[in-house]
Amino acid sequence: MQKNNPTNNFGAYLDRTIKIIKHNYTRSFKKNGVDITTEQWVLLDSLNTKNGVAQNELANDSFKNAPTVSRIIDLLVKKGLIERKPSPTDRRSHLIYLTKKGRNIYAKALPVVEGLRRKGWEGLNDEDYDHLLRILDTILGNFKENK
Amino acid sequence: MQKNNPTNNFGAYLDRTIKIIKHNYTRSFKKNGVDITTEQWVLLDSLNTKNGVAQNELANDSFKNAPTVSRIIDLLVKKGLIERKPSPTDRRSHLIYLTKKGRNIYAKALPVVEGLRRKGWEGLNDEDYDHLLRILDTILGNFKENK
DNA sequence: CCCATATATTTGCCATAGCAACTATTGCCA
DNA sequence: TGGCAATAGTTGCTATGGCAAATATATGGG
Repeated sequence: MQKNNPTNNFGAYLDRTIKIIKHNYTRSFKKNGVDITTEQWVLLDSLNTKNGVAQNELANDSFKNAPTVSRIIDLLVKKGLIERKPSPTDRRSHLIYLTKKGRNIYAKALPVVEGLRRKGWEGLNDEDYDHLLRILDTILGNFKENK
Repeated sequence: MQKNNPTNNFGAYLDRTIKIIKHNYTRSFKKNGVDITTEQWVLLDSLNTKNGVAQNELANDSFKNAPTVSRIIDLLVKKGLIERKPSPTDRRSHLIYLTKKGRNIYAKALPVVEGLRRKGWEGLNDEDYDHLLRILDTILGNFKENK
């Protein structure tokens, strides 16, 4: 319970780390001819696991808010990587599906992402992973609503 | 050196953590009548430590790029919290200074930020802090240029 | 069944961020 | 010293993200 003092600026460290990670994603995608952004990858990855979901579910899974997901979907539809289909049970809702082209891009991006994950984790081990997740989960829990 | 496998999605955990942290900053500033954003706070905080610096130095210190800093400075100047003064030694350069109003806002924001740091770090200790910094530094180093 | 409320999505507005191009200077070096 | 590469800053363009408001539809209670 120490380090909860004025100099414990963990937010800044997290921020700069996430920035350099995203920068590497962008650069590697470009270098490998994968024409998507990091955040577009997040949605494609989510859809590859669970296809045909409503936008709000996609938003939840990807930790984005509804307007942001709506607009990223617009871009991905424009690129032909996904499609919106009306939900058969709820006329307010659209279900999102990967297209053939989307699956192809996903297949092309996946090894790039795996390479980045390996590269980023070099010199670290399973114990570190447990530490990291435990610490981030604790921070997350501390900041959840109604606290 | 394990966990460098396809499921080691540490980027997503970092991303959602930083999002909830920034959300809490925004909300607390608003609730306490501090009319600045999280990123504006980052610059004010940097200036409080080292006043009268050039924009590129401010960019380096805050891990932002030059255009972003230029525009945040525009907003802070408009709010009267900082001012640009021509550098006496380099006519391309502006030195940035906190104004009296800026120092007042800083003084008002600081206890809010300290509260958030304490809240976020609840349940964690110095050892965790060392773990976190070591892990983030390692990831950062792995992703630095020319690697 | 009807209405009030809740939910799914979209749109507008603004802030942050990155990239590329542009201007104004500076500094170096032949 | 003349010229050219490097540097400081700004601006344009695009993407992401958050908040608030608007629309369309669903749902639950009386």
